[in-house]
Amino acid sequence: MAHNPITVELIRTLDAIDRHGSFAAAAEHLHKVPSALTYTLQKCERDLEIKLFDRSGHRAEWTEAARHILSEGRRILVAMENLGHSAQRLAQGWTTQYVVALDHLLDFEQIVPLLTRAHEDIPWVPVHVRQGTLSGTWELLLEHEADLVVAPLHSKPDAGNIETRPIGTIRMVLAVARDHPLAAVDRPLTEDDLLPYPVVTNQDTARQITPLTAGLRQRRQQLLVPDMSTKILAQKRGLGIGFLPMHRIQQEVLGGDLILKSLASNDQEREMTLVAGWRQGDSDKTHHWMLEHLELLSIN
Amino acid sequence: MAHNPITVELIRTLDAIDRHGSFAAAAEHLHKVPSALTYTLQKCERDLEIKLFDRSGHRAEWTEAARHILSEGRRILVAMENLGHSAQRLAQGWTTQYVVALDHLLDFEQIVPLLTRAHEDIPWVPVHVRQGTLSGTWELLLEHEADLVVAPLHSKPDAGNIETRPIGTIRMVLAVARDHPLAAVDRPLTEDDLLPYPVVTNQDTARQITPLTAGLRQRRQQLLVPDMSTKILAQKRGLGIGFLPMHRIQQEVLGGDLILKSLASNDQEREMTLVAGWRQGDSDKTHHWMLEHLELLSIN
DNA sequence: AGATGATTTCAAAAAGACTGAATAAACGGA
DNA sequence: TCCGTTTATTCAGTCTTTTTGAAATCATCT
Repeated sequence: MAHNPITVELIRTLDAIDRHGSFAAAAEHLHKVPSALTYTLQKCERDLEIKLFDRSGHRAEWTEAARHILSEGRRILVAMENLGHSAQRLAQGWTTQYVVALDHLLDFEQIVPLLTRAHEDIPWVPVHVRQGTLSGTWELLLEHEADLVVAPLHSKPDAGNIETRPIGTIRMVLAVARDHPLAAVDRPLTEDDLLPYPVVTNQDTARQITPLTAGLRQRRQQLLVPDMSTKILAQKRGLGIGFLPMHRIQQEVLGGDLILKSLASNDQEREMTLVAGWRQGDSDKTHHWMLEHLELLSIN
Repeated sequence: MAHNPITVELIRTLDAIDRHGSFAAAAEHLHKVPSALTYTLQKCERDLEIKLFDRSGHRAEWTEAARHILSEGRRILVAMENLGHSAQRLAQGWTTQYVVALDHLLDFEQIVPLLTRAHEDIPWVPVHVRQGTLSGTWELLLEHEADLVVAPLHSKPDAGNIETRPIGTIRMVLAVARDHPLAAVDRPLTEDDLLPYPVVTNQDTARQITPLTAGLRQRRQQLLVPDMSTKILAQKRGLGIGFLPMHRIQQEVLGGDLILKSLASNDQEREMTLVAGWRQGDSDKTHHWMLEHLELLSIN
């Protein structure tokens, strides 16, 4: 009564019977004698007060209950198998998973080489990717919802003990739609040129940290969009203007859907330093592996 | 080597230690002696070649691996527990789940009393609801994707051994939007009156059975919509005309958003018989319970 | 320092699982 | 129809694993 009558041995036994077709064959593969199986099965039948096999005929016929125990039980078996392995990995210093938070500035595409390599080298660690915008990305790190952040350095909050390593730069360019009035202006643009048009801005996904809003900040009319893909789309449709990461709009620029504009007041260098960031002190093997393979995140 | 070193006993042991704070207390609750726990833990530590507890201090400290085995292991424990129960229910003649297919003509609302009652009376059987339209609903039954169908009798296919029981009628009414030209016509409508306007029709979800299309069939311009809610919406917006189930448009009629129209040629009785249908021969306890509680599906 | 409580060690006991020979029942080919 | 073969069960005895209890170790508290 106190104990669960479904045992691992029972599931193994059912599994072997199913695989090999008869008690006798199953027993052989389990390195047991047929009567040992009978023993295991009958114990469960007694405890659970159900029939596992219909013994009226020559060969025992599966009951629905037994089939059900087998099919569900197999899942349990693999879960236990995996649990053993993941516990070993954990003891060896690996983590059970690893979460990379990508700023929306970056394309998912760019993390694929890292994911692929991780899957080859350390297949026992599932690597997940999350996306965030501006401070929101870093927030994931501080809240332990991510283990590695890839984002522009300037969005990094001062708080928290975060270590970073530069991994490249991203050029932000002012781009407008093909049919936008500014597209026709044939000279470096001034602040006054820009003033009349709404600015497309990324919404900061941060909930705790004071949100940042990057780009042409002091303007009035804003179109807040949730991520970079939407921002590119919005600007392509002429809904507003704003800075876009050059590497994500190559196609649009070549195709003429987006027109690059230069600014007269070149006060701001529009090269952003991209960094990988992590919590100071993280030192498991997964993390080390990641730091050693950061170059796979290369920004071209 | 051949056997998984993670055992149910191990998980139970870890669970008890976690619950009661010390090996000694845990042992007492497990009706064992402390050294028995030591034995279980050390066996796993030896097999898996990991440490479950850090014994350097006075009291043993959990390792990360042990915590992981416990938290994942608890899931496994409840899964095994459930498996035992569901096997017993199955042997007693209950099913592991039950799927009701509702024709889109009906509101999900109307099956709630049945679901509620099932949850009270036979909580061990999860009841699922699927929606389908016209022959598609019946198809789910024949393909064993549903165990009970609630749909208009006329849409029932001849093929297949299906038993039915009437559970009510639904009045289908011709309704047009408030600002539809027909709304202003102050007399029973003729076929010719209707001819100029597109008809909103439900798309049959059937993939195998020859699809039916209900309603004003012989007309040309059709707007095919996926379900009844969409159809009501479409007609409310004046996108077309068609018959709607009276009980689903009470609000709209009272509010004047939809106007009821009568037909001059009253050849077709627009009362539909609603039936519950099931595969002949189904005779498990779940099914019997359902048949005994069909009145909860009352159509008002 | 001594008492307390937690945990481990180890030999012996108990419980549980497995074996093997005997039995029964059903198939299948001659 | 008969006989050899295969399938599964029963049961008593054996072997393995788990559990026990007494003694030992060690850290903490008084």
